Amino acid sequence: MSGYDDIPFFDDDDPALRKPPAPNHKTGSPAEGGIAARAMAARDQHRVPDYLSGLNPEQREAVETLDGPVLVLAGAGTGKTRVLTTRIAHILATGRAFPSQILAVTFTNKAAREMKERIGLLVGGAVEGMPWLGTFHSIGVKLLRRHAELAGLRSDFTILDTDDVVRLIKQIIQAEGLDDKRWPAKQFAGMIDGWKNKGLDPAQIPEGDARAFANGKGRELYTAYQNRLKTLNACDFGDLLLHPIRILRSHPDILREYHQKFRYILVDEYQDTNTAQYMWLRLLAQRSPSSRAGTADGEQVSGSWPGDVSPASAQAGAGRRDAAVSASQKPQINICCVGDDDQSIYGWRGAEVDNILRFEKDFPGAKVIKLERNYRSTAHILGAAGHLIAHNEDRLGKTLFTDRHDPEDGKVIVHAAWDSEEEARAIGEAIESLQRPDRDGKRHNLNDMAILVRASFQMREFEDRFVTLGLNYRVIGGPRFYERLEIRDAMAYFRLVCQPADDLAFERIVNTPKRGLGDTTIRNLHDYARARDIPMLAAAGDIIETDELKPKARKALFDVVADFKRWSALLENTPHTELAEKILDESGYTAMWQNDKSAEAPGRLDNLKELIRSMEQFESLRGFLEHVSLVMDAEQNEDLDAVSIMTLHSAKGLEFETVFLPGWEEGLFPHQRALDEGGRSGLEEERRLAYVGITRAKRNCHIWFVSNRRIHGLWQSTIPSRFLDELPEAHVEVAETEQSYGGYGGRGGYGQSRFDKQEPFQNAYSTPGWRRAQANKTDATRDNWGNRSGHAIERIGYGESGPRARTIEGELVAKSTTTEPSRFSVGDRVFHLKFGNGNISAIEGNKLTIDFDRAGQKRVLDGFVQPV
DNA sequence: CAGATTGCCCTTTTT
DNA sequence: GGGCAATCTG
Repeated sequence: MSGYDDIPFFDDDDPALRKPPAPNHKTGSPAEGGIAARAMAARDQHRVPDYLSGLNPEQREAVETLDGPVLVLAGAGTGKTRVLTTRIAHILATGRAFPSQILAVTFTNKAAREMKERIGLLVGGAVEGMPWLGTFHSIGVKLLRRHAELAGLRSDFTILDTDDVVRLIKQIIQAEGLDDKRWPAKQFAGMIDGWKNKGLDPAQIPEGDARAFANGKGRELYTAYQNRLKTLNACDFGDLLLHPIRILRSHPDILREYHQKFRYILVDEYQDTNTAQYMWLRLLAQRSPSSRAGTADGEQVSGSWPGDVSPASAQAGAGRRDAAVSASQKPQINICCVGDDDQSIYGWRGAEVDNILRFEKDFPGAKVIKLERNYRSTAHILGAAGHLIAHNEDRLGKTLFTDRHDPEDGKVIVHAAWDSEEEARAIGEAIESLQRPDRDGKRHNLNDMAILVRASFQMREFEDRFVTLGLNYRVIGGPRFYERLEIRDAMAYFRLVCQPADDLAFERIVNTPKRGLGDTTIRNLHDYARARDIPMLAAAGDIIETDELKPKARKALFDVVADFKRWSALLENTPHTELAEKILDESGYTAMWQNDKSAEAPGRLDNLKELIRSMEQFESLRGFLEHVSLVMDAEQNEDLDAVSIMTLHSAKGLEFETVFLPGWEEGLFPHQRALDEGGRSGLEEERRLAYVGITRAKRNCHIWFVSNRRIHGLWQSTIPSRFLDELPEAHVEVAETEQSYGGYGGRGGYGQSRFDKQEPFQNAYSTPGWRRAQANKTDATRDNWGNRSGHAIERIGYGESGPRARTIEGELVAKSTTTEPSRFSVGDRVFHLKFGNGNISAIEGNKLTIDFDRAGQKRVLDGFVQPV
């Protein structure tokens, strides 16, 4: 907890900042050949550290344009991180600012860590860290801890994770007397998150949103939630941004302090910022001369929020006051945002691509620098990706290029498979053969290969396959360490010791391990606490003095209260790892797992040990708790040579020699839901995802699609993704048929005519599946893309489960689909694309149970069989 | 209170 | 179909 106050604030009189301005190395040197020029060059050579020498002209411009707002549009593989870190190094090396005067924000801890490391390398470790380099959230916490009381919190507030939030909301919904089945807490948590992403207080949410939940009680519930957080002395992730925004808006003096402090602001992945983050940045970047001079005017300018979203007004104000302020104090918004609009793939969690598209308007006079020289991929890969992304309308427009033109480089290869099983098998074989040493004895490391999927359910098939092949793989982005049950339990103990008001932690562990404190006791206690408006642990302390509880429960609760009293007393003067172990032992938590004879118990004990071990590097229990709530990634075993399997989303920022992109089928990729809910912009985001996927590849990129995929347990026939048609012929080739097509149709030839004229995949489509898809194009029930399978997904999801229908229309749809007489009857003989011929043995709505001659009994949708 | 059963969801994920 | 969580039942 300590450490926040000892960061000094430097003012403009800092001697270090009065050094002569650094030479300005603009692109292009002074008149070539002249003596002066050569002398300058020599001097520069002498003065300019190595770190600038390896940069290309655009990168160098991005590094050296230190004054005024800068937007660096950095395409995939163009050296974005390098620019960012070199820019910081440059600021430091030229003495323009101290490390503590640079605010550098990233989205992930990983990115922040990487940046710190690389700056350390550049500056030679001379820099004592950068206190204000971190994620939006970690910097938010830092600000909030300093000024917590202004947000109605104590500085030791707890940060709740999503799970806690959902449990809390559930309690609130129940407390309001609402049915928590009809109004799921999880859904409401999502809504709150959405509002917070937009920077909205309960009072500011749109009326429609407020009505949409719990019979119009949305706003009340949101308010109740915020109040509850306050009494719990807790924050959710959104608050880590919103509280600081509120504080900075309503306390101009504090805002001024930060304006004076932060000379340079750098933002990574700007395309991923949401509205709240944008507001936060704008507040901090909005330096007005008066705020530096400390006049009352400054309060006016910075206090004019929220109406003042447009920086134009700040600029106008700046201009007006310029005369009154000495020239050396000319205001400067030294903000540098780095991002790539083509890689904006987080719209669904509140990111506003518009922030980056609007940058020049937001920051008049901004310098926009495009980095388009790619150092990662082959010309074919860039060509394919570039042609694909050009189909998007909402973009600033960049075209990546490379100097690398090796005739050996292969094109992007499109493969077809019969079903997902074959897809996994074929990719497995491809990986094995790549891994085998070639004639020269060289082999392709598994670490250099990745399978990037759209949705995580696709991973399973690959895992299964690789297990049978004995091929090493690692899944990136699975459940995390901190999310495990035992870790969360242990953390709840620690939290409660540090923060006795943490009712969520209390409720989690009062009866874990079992202490005979069942539902009745807890409810009792809960009501008691609520009635007196005190924390549950305190209530427990009180209630054991009364005779409200049965003796057995009373005794158990007495022990719990005594335990926590004892542990809390040890908090200040016991080494925290020791205390943590003590807590787990004395509470009986360790014993609980030792006595558990289930298969996973030993693993859980290991995890607990690991938890204690990872605590060692922290100063205190509190420090550790904060780390876990914000920095939640578990490290992977880097030593193992293994193929990576991950989603396209988690692949952003990574690169691999060889990339496999399976599942390019309509409905899956682009995902049907993105299409349904996001319309054109949803489609564009999917396309950017495809772009991200392709540009991960350095040398080889293999795209796959299948004709049949099992979705929600039902086999569905699928058609190739439209994105395949958007790839340029010049950079893509279609793989020769490697497989026989499951005994059906025989040829399955995806020949060279793939990109001929209007009808791509012509040969492939001479199958019944294709013919049916064609027929569906005239079907009134098809979706916009003639995608019957997508339509079917929707029916399974909503139509059939009548009770889930929430709207009148929904109910009508549900009724009409379930009561509609099937066009089949029991006993009919039908043909199915994958399973062949069979007889219908049962019909439920549009789901048929069919006894297939060869494949046995299966349940399939009626859309996928034809009468024979 | 534990084991059995039913119900529900099923895109992407950070902090 | 399958995984998980809430709910039921002995």
